[in-house]
This record gives sequence, structure tokens and C-alpha cells, in this order.
Amino acid sequence: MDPLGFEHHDHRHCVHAALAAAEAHCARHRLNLTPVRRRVLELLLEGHRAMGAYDILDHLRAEGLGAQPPVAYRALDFLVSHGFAHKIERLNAFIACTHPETDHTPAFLICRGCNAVAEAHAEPTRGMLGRAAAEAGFEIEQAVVEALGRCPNCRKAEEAPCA
Amino acid sequence: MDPLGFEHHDHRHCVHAALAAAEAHCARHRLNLTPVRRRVLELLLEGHRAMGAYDILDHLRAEGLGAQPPVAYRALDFLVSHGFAHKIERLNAFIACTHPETDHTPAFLICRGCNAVAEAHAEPTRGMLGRAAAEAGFEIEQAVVEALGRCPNCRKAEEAPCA
DNA sequence: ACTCCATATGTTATGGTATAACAACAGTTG
DNA sequence: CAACTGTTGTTATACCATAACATATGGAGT
Ligand SMILES: [Zn+2]
Ligand SMILES: [Zn+2]
Ligand SMILES: [Zn+2]
Ligand SMILES: [Zn+2]
Repeated sequence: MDPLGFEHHDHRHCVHAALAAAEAHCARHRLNLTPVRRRVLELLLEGHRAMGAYDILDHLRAEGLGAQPPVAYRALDFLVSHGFAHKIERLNAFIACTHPETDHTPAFLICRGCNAVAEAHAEPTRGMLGRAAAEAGFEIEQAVVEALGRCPNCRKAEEAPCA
Repeated sequence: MDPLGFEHHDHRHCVHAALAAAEAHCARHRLNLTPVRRRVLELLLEGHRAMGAYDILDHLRAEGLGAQPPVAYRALDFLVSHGFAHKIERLNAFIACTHPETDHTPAFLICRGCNAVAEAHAEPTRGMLGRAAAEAGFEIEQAVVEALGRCPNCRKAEEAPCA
């Protein structure tokens, strides 16, 4: 498990494992992981970063898998709605989930230096937000939690002396 | 203080008071609250809800205060960057801050029934997110915290018997 | 095999959000 | 006045997302 994602890791392996897990999950749940959907998930896993729908579309187009925006958006909708990917609102972009299968509210750490994105867990119904919601009688169904800042690598680079 | 915002309140008063406070703050800090900026803040306060940049622009246009998108976006940038307004990423929309002056990370409760938005406080550096960030060596500079769900009014309406 | 139906894909067109780039202008400062 | 800074105005364009409709595919029931 690599819940944070700013470290290096065996990327080839993680792409392959995640794809296999998605296939197994879809088979178990009678979900149709079509070539386009599978390929989009693979692109997100390979990219290992937040990608815009049009970035995805460029790849699909180049591979003859679809040339128009709805093709990309529909595949992304499928992946997001079944928990294989998340949308990062702040970036208008999508990223593969780092721990699908488990029901979770993702929280993202977005580096403004290198654009890396790490996925962590949030607990929207607890903490101050949960308390405020409870007091107001508001029922939380979904939450967007996205932190912007500097990842350890970029912080190190920043601290390096200039002269 | 009405930190939650799903209740009714003296709206005329809150618009006026907030505008006066903004003027005072700008005077103190040598910020230039120009007519366009002031009017955009007023529109957000009057609307008392999340408004898209183009909604704002429509008003400005009708009033001869600017006809092109950059006029609205620049005023909104000013307001957001000085804490008079916030952007709601999930809605691609803007809303007046309900407690400016205080340095805070806003958290929003967004009702999917009536589109009302209430502003609460978040503490991004605490809780699970803060712990995850600290462990990863990630420095949080800013956070987006937005909960979607049902406000008390809409929940009540939903529970009402149909026959 | 044939029909019906549900699901997925493909395409056109459009709508909604946001910014780059440059021109014009006003206030301030030396 | 000249130089500078900050604000506004405009054109044009880029980027993000969906509506609507046509087409194809595959399974269920007959
Ligand atoms: Zn996830
Ligand atoms: Zn970084
Ligand atoms: Zn606020
Ligand atoms: Zn509501």
C-alpha cells in the first residue's frame, strides 16, 4: 500500500495489478469493462497523475478508440461512478483511484510545484465539518476534499541554495 | 453571526453591513474597491448564493459596468484573493464570504435540492487530512472542502407524505 | 431465426467556463 | 511632464462538458 504517492514505486507492477483488480471487480459485479473503459483506466494508471478529459481523448483518438469528447467523458463517468477513478474538482481532471474496492471519501494532496497528486482518506462526517453539518441539520452525501501545497520533493528543491 | 446560513435572516441588513465592512477593510489596507469590484461583491451578497461568473457578467452588462468575461473574472479574482468571496469548485461558482476579516479555510455545505450553500469552518491541518499530509511531508497551503447533500429544509420537504 | 430491448458507441453541434494578449486610461510620484 | 503602476476595455481563443440523435452490439424471450 502506498496511500500517499509522492514516493517512487514499481509503476509497471501497480498499473498491471490495478487493471487486473478492476477486471475481477467488474466480472464479479456484472460490470462491462469495455475496451474504451479499460483503456481509459489504463491511461490514468499509466499517467499516474491527474489528466484532463481531453488529454485522455487525444490518446483515444490516436489509437482509433474514439474521436469525440463524449467518448472520453462517458468512459470517465463509468470509472468515476464505479470507484475506479476520481475527479479532482480543483484541476478539472481525473485520476485513477489508488485503493478501489474499499468504500471511501478521497482527499487529495495536490502539489502546485510538480502537479503530483496523492490520494488520502477523508472522514467528512467527523471533525469540524461533520459537527457543523450535524448542527445545521445538513445530511452529507458526498464530499470534496482537496489540499493544495508543496510535496516533499518540491519543498526540498525550494530549500536548495541559489548561489 | 450566522455561520450556517440555512436559516432566514435580515438580508437587507447583512448586505449593507458586509459592504460597509469591506469598504472599511479596503480603506485600512489600501485596497482599491473600485465600482466594478464593489458592485460584484454587492451582487454576491444580494444573491446570497453561489453565482457563476457569467451570471455576474449579465448584471454588469445590464448596468453598463463591463461587457466582457475578463471584467467579471478580474473583479472576482480581487474579491477572492482578498477574502471577500470564495470560489466553490464543485459548482464553478462564487459566493460572498460570510465572515471575512478572520483568516479562515472555508468549508461549504451545498444542498443538491435547493442549491443553497452554507459556509462553515474547516481545519485542514488537523484531522486525518492533516495527519496524512504531515506524514507525507506535504505542506498544505490552501484547501477545498465542499460537502454535498441535503439541507434541513429539503430534508423536511422530502419526508412529507405524498398522499 | 427473429424480435425486442438494454447497453454502449459514434457523431454533430452547442453550451459553459476561463484566460491570453494587447490597447487605453487614470492616478501617483519624481 | 515622464515614467510607472494599476485598472479597465476589447478581441480572440482555449478549455471543459453535455444534449441530442444515429448506429451497433449482444442477450432474452418466442
Ligand atoms: Zn480512491
Ligand atoms: Zn511537487
Ligand atoms: Zn469565508
Ligand atoms: Zn435545500
